[in-house]
Amino acid sequence: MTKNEIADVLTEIGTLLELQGENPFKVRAYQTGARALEAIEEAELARLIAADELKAMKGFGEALTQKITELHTTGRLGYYEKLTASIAPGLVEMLQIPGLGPKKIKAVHDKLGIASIADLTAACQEGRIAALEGFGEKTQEKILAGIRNREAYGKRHLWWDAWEVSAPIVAGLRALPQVKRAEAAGSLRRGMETVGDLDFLVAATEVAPVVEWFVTRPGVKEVTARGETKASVRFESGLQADLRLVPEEQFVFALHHFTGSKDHNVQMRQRALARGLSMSEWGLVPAEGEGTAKEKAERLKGRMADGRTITTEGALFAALGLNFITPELREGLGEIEAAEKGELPRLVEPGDIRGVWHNHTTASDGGNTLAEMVAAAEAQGWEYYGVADHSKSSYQANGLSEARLLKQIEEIKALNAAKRFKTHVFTGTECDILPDGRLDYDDALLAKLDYVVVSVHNVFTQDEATMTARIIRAIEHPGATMLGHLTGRLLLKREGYRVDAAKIIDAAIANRVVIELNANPLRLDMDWRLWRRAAERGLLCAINPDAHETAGLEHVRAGINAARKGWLTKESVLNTWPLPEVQRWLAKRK
DNA sequence: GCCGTTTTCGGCCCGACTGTTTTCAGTCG
Repeated sequence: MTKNEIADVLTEIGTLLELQGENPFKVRAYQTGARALEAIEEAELARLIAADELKAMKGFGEALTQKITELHTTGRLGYYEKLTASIAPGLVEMLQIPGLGPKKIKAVHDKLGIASIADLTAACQEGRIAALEGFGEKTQEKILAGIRNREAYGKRHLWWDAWEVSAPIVAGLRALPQVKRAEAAGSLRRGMETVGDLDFLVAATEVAPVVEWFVTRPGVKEVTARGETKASVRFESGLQADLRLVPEEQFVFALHHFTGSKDHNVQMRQRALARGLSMSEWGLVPAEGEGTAKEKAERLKGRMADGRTITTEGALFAALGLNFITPELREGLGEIEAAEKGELPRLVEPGDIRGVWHNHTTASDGGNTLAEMVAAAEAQGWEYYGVADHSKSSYQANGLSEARLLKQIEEIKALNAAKRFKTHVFTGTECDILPDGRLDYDDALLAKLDYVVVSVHNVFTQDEATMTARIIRAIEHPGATMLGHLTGRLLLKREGYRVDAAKIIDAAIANRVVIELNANPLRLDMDWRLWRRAAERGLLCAINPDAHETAGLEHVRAGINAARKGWLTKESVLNTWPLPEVQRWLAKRK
C-alpha cells in the first residue's frame, strides 16, 4: 500500500473509533499519525520500515508502527477489517449532517437501532428523535433540515468564488463607523484551493449594529447562530459565514487563531505551553494562575505578562521565538520548525510576475482575439506574454491545423515587429499529448515555435502506469518546454487522471522541462502539496493562467496563492524572470 | 494511542454557541 492509502486507513480507523465512543485522545493519535505519515516521502517510508526506525519518529508508537508496517507490507490490516465489519457504514455518512457528531450518532444507534440516513429520516418524521433524552424538537428539525440540504451544506467552494463573496463583506464591515479592524480569516486567508466556510473577524466599539448589518446581507438565507461575540449565517448557495467580534487589543490573537489550520494552531499552543504560556484567540497569557485564558487576557489587555504589547502577528510569532509565518504556510507542515531556525523562504509575490504562458485566443476556444489578449497583458504591466492555443487533435476546442498555426506565428511576428504593444509576445502551442505519448504536431513545426506546452486532453481512463508513461514520453520529446495541468483535475467536479507524480517530476527535472501550476481556480494543478519537495530538487514552475478571455488573466492571483502554499520562491518560477533571461533560457533549450 | 526538564502514569489546546437543561454535554472550528 502507498503511504497515502495507509494514511486514509488510519484516518478511517480514527473516525470509526470516534463512532464507537472511544477515548478522544486515542482518536486523535490515529489522526495525527495519518497526517505525520502524509508528510513522509514514499521511499523514505519504505526505508524507515525496513530499518525498523518508524517507531522513533514523533507520532508513531508501538501500535501505529505495527499497523503501518502490516499495511505497507501486506496491504491489509486485520484490526481494521474487524473494526469496519462491526460498524454500520451508514453511521459514518451521518457525520456529514451538521449538528450530528459521534456522540449523538452513537446515541440514536444504541437506543433506536438507527443505522442509516434513511432510518434517521423516518425516526425524525415519526418524532422518535425528539423523544430521546438529550434530544428535543429543535434538534430533530435541525437534523431533518441537515439531511435535506446535506448536498449544499456539505459542499466546499472554490477559493475564487468564496473570495468574490467575502471581498465586499470585508469592505462593507470596514466602512461601518463602529468597526476598527476587519479581516477575512480561515482557509480563505490561507489561500486554500477550496474553502468550507467564511470567517470574518472584527474589532468594533459596539457589537449589535455590526451583527445586524452582517445578518442582513443580500443572499443570507438563514441565521444559524447569534451570540455576544459570534454570529453565523448561511447564504442561498449553501456557503456558511461566521462573524466574530473581539476587543481591539485581542484582534491580532483572534486573527492568528482563526487563520491557522487546526494542526498549525495545536503546534503553536503546544509551543506556547512549553514556554509557560497559554494561547487562545484571546491572548498569550501565563499558563499558571487563577482564571481562564480569556479572563487573564482581559486583565492584561493585549499585553504580555512582562508588559510588552502585541499588536501584530509578527510580534505574536516573535514572542514564541519565531520568524513571521505568512498565512499561506500555516498548515502545520513544518513551517514552525523553519520559522524557528530562520529558514522560511522568501515566497513569490504577485508583483514578481513579469509575464505568463499558456493562454488562448479566438483562434481556438478563447473568447478574445490575439490583440485583445495582448492588450490586457500589457495593462497588467507584463513584459511578455505567451500564446498557446489548442492543437489540431483537440477538435472540441477548435484546435489549430498546421496551416492555421503557421498563420498565427506570422501574425505574432508582425505584432512584435510593429511594436504596437510594450509586451513581447511569444509564439507557443498547447500541444495535445496523444494517447501513445506522441505529440500532435511534427517536429519541424514545433521547432518554429518559441515554446511548447504539452497537455493531456483525451483518453483520461488509461491506468496509472500507461498514463505516466504517456506523459513521460511527451516530456522526453526535445520540443517540449512545459507540461500543462499534471492531472487534469477540476476541483469539486472531476478527479484527475491517475498519474505517478513523483516519476513525472523526476522526468521533468531530468529533461529540463517546466511543470505548470495552472492558475485557473478550478484546476490549480499541479497541486501545491507537491511543489515544495519538487522545487527543492530543481523543478521549475510556470504559473499559467490558462486564460480563455481577458478576465482569465486575473486568475494568476489564485496561482500565486497555490505557489506560496507550495513554498515556492521567485527563483523557481519561470515567469518572474526578466524577458532577456527567459529568451536566453529558451534559446539554450533549442 | 502517544509522550516525558512534572518521564512509565496521567495527562493530552482552547473557547463559543445551542439545546436541553436547571449546571452541562455535544458540536464546531
